Amino acid sequence: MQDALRQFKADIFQALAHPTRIAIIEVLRDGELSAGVIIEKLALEQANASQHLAVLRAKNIVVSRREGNQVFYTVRDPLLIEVLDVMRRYFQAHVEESMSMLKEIGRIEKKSGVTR
Amino acid sequence: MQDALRQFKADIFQALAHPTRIAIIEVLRDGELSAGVIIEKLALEQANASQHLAVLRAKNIVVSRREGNQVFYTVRDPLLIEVLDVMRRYFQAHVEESMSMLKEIGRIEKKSGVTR
DNA sequence: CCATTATATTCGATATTGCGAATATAAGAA
DNA sequence: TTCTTATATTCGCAATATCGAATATAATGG
Repeated sequence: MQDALRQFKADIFQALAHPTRIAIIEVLRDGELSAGVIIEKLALEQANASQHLAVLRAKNIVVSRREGNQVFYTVRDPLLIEVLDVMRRYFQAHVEESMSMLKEIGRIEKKSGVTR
Repeated sequence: MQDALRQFKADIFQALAHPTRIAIIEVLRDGELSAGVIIEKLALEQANASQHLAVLRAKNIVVSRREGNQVFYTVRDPLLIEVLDVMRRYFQAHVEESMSMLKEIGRIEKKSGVTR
């Protein structure tokens, strides 16, 4: 039972556990976008994008709304954006020390002041 | 590059994307515990627990300290506990509506007032 | 040294995930 | 209806994750 709750959380994390899906959520941060625009902004394969959107839909992380030809997506709950924000702080606190692969990037990020 | 940051976040989420690992982090919420105590508290197979601990170690989510015979684990950064807290709020906001499988549990939780 | 306790790693089987190619569906436009 | 545009689903295939059994390592006691 406790277990079911943990399974639920694990499922949400699983749904977030892919760079493309994180990118989708980040790009939806400021509101609704059509699938097409998401694909364009992130330079994704159409099928691939649709599969990732399906994962996010399955976990109710995003909701979709059809308008004629296109489908618009929104992040259902800003709490998830908050999770990503905490993760960004976590990232900033630990990249340099922990991920040697990212040290160079960390420096670039610092200079330009951008860390999404 | 942006991509590398997202990969980093995705890796952390991936590490959290298992009920057992979430349970481990929750049980470490109030401080250090030995592997043995974790195994006991969560009723895990020894090998399985060790594998999950290895995943958490690999992502630097927990740190370990050897003391004689045993190894003690701690969650390295309270930010992660904060993430789990936000997730709990998320969970409370959406279980009843979204996961029919969990509705019954939701009611039990409400009665007993526990939601971890 | 050998035995014991605590923990970690390896192995092999099974399950899940991610990808792109191909195909399907849905809603107009002609 | 047929064509086009937008999006979703299906189908292999390769890569990854999870499990428990078995084995390895590390520290300590006798």
